[in-house]
Amino acid sequence: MFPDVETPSPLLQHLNPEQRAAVTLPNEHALILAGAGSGKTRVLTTRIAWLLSTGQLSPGGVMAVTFTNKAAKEMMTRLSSMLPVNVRGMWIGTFHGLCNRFLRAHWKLANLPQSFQILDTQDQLSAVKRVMKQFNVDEERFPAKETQWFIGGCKEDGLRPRDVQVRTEEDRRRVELYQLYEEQCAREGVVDFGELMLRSYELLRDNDAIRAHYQRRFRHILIDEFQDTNKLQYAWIKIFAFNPDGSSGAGNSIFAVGDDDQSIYAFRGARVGNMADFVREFQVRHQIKLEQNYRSYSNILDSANALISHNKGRLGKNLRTDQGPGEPVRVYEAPTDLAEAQWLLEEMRHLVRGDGPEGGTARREIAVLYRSNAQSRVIETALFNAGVPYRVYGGLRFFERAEIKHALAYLRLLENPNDDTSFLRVVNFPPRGIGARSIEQLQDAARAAGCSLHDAVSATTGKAGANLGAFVAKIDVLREQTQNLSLREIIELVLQHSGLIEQYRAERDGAERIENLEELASAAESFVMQEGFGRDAVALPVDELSQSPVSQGLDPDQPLLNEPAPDYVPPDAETGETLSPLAAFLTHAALEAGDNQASAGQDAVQLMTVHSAKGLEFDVVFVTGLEEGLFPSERSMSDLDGLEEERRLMYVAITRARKRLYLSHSQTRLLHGQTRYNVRSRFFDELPEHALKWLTPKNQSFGGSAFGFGAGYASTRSGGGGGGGWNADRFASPPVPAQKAEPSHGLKAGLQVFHTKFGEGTVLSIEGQGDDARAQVKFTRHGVKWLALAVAKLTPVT
DNA sequence: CAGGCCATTGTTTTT
DNA sequence: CAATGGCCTG
Repeated sequence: MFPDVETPSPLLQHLNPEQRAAVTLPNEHALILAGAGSGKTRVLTTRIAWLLSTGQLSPGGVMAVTFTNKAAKEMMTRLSSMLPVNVRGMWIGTFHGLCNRFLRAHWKLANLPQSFQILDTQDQLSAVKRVMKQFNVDEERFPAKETQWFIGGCKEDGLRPRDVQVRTEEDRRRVELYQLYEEQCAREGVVDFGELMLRSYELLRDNDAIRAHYQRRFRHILIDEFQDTNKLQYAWIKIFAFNPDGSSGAGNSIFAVGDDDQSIYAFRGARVGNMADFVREFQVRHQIKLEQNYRSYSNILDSANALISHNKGRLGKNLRTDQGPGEPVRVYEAPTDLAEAQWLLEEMRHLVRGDGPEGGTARREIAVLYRSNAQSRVIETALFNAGVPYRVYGGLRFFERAEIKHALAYLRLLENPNDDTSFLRVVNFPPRGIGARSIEQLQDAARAAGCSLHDAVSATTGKAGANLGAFVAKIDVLREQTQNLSLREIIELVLQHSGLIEQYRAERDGAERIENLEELASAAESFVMQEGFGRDAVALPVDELSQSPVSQGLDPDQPLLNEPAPDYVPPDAETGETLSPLAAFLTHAALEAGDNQASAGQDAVQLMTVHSAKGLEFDVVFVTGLEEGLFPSERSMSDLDGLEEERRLMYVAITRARKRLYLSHSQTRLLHGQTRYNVRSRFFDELPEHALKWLTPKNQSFGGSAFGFGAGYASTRSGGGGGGGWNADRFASPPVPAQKAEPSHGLKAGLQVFHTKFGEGTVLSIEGQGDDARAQVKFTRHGVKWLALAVAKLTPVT
């Protein structure tokens, strides 16, 4: 039964001592502090494989939770390559995916309609707007976005409307809206993302039999990226181990893996404190640190370690590597954002040609990281003009595109006519003469009758009623017609008869949209193949705790899937009932937004925000725009927590690099149509000098924490030339550093000046020469700003 | 009812 | 600079 000490399992062979210790921990709660590049996913999957192969656990007894579908898929793929186990029947998935599976299985107890649909963020916002409109809430005083954020925040904290503390009149109003929104969702048979979590948590908390069942069933629960869990997710995990009264559950073990230094999602409710709470409340006796890094050379790691050591209250961890120092971290200062882009283009060319580490670097191994999406533009333009293939991450994802959302809305109406969100989305798209007026009337009728918009149509009269009637009839006919069709056929029929294809064919750039709609049909088809609909789907004994080891989970007739679907919902254990392929596909579309941009396969440079780079690694990494006010961002600099999160973000950025790391900043940058003068980021001052190589002279900086001011900006119009002024020559010669030469403008630090817009101020410092000259001025009324002397009208005050 | 024009406003992202 | 949203006219 247990591993033979003499011949350790081959699973453990390639693990270092700490990893092995983590994998083979006894069946108790444990916290693994896994540094960047320390083999975290490997430990997680090997742990599961080891438990299964030693017979300590059956596939049905494991639950593994991740944050992204990508991570869940990777875990399943790796696991199935280690062991011949059917991963589809195992509870491996995202928090939301698993909650969905749970609620599908217990929809009655959860008080949900059997085929409830899931609202994504867009849908949720329009649902909130609808509630607010219906109850005549002033959108000026209560922006819908804010209300949405409020509702989401409440759910994340596990609070129902009646649980929310009300202090002000505005609070009372918000809670009221929350309540009304809840009622609307219930009426329409839809749940939002937060609801998936909260509803399943409540069911586990309040239903003793259900809780006892799952506590017994999931002997081992493993959680990835634990530092990113929010309050509700923590409570959700806890309810599997403890009863609401605090007594221990069935003695299962929670295996949490995380890295407090990589916690970068506090802004959306993540609580790093969950790690410390976990240790305390679960009386964790096993804590293992994975500090051996297999990714980067030591100059890169030293930089990361030095930087992050400036944060307080860390759990404490230092990455180390057996690889040598490697190349120094290169630092570059550009005069403008354009020049910065030109410079990295030039560096990339060298890298790809073969001057880089170990000969030519593949473009896909080069990543350009930035703090905010807006920064990608200049870089994209430079790459595009130079004909360098690149790929930008972020932006609209497949299932979020308008045309796809429209098609899905039609499909959702087939499944659930009460889905008013979908009804409103397509009732007049393509245009069929149903305007705001008719819709308002319809909404009034629906409210009076207490029914859905769909059902209210029959009561309406007049010419508006005729159009509405035709729409509803079309939907109902489609529902009939698609009764016995395959999913692909359903979608094709809907695309034709809804008029979507026709509509886009008439539009100027509708070709791409039509392509996407065709892609939707293909996506549906491959989804059907994956989920095994149509074929005889094998109902796994998922609800029975099998005492036998791995072999029980094996099904020789079931081929192992290359890409297991993490949102798989097993058929009902009693009735064998499964979701219709359409309902399953709609759920899939809501839970997995899909890739953002295809064009994969080509060898392209990777552009992305630091946030989306988390979890990835590249041979060469450029971190750009390292300027005060940008990175760290302006909004985070006011409080310490915000600044520490920015530092962790920087830590994540640095640790993405395997072989070579570049850090760059620019003196000026065009942002919001204005030229901003930025000081280099304080993070440069927190890096070890020995690991750095300054490609441009390191000038005296007044940035950094010494003064503690943020970067101001000169409110000058950008020159009419539109940025064409900087060319290759400009950056080829390094920018002139601030000289002590006599300035021509007659200003110097300490001088009192007057500005037409900002009034009186004191010059703090001067930098640059000629047209580049700029002054940092502390204004009495407007704070510290940087002003371009060539443009700003500054006059000395006597 | 629909399309066009002007004013506003800008982190980070997954489910 | 750009995307988005509200308002106004044909």
